[in-house]
Amino acid sequence: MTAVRTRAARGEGDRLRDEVLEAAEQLLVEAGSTLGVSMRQIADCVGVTAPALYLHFDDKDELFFEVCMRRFGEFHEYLLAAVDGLDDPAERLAALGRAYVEYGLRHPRQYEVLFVDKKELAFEGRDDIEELPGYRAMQLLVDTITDGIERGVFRRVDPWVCAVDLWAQTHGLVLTITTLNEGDTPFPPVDEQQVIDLSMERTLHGLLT
Amino acid sequence: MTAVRTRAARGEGDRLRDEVLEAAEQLLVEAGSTLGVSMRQIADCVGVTAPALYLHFDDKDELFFEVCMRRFGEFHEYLLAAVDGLDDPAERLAALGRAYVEYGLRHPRQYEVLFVDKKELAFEGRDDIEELPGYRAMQLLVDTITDGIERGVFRRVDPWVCAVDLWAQTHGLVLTITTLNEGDTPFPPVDEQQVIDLSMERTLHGLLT
DNA sequence: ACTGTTAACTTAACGCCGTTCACTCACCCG
DNA sequence: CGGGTGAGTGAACGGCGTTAAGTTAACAGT
Repeated sequence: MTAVRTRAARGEGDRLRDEVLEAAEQLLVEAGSTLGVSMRQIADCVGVTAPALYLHFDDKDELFFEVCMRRFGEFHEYLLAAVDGLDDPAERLAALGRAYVEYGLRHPRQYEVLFVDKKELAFEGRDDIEELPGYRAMQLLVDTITDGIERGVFRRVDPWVCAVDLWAQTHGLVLTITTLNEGDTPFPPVDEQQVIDLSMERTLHGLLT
Repeated sequence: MTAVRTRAARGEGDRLRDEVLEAAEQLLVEAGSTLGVSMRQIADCVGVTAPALYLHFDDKDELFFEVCMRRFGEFHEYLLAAVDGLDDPAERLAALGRAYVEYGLRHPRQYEVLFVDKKELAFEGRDDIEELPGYRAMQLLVDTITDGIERGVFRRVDPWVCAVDLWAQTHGLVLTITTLNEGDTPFPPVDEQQVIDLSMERTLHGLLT
């Protein structure tokens, strides 16, 4: 790579910041994990030396966290859009699950960084907890379940317990389907849509009154 | 730590091997991930220098893979024992799920190494694929589902697709419950048993004819 | 046009990592 | 009691994330 760069002008220090995030994401997708991408590689890729990155990011973790937050910043909006216009809680729940899995499968590397590798980084000491991809999604899930129960559509379950269960299921689907369909697995690949369809169908059958 | 060690006698090179595995597991559990444990730490812990480890293990990955395989070597037997004596496919399926989650929650760090971090290491180039913790568990799952369908207890679903779905659910449960109940999460903790109970109940309701 | 200031970088280095290679022990067999 | 060899050491390599100090170039003010 080793791009040639002209030094940024006085007020334009943030130009580098953007280029770094872009290069880092590309390298992350290629390498498969943040461990396979070094600060020196990223710097090299944008035509700069490694210490220059620390003018814009505290450390490597923060850099990659921001890379992935860019992709998942619109996550909550995507989920909201998926249930928009749907009134029936069952339909809303299924749409929510589908959208969640779909979004995760579309950017598996970024999903893993945010929801597996660096989840603790996402939690600790953040003032904008609500901005985390998962936090609002979870609220949405709990609300939908509660609504369904109040309207007599769902059985009387503990909404928080049920939300954790459903989260676990969709989270597991993203990770499992990704693993099965891209790695050198001893298992056969699986049709994404079939699994998702079955999963949502099972979920509803298990919850409806 | 820095244990004092007397050099092993002629035939007893394997003594070190055992001590290393034990120390590595302890350090893994303390540190929370293999990244937080260095070869030098492990060596120091058993009173030896780092290169000595390479007399017994190819590299760090293999070392930790073996650490975790020791814990999960009996995984399949544990699952078998859980369904032993149960005839009804529904009961068997629920017992299988419970046992899986229970085992994962009991050794979360080792579970993560085997089923998340080093899963690719587990797959590629192994001649003993069947010995992998997950492989036989998956077979057991598919068999149980198939049996249930043939006996008219379960709805007619694709056994492989359904197995992937159920795997995803239990896998997700292990990871999610572990995260919620040990980390500094913005979410409240959750009662393990309640989630597992609800999950298994939902699963059966969704599958039974 | 010149100069001083300062934002935007570079160079050099630190300590740690996984891993390799050459070497030295100390035990056991004959 | 000597030779062979299995068990382990010491030093080093290249790479990593990160820091501290130095350098360069764009601008504001005169």
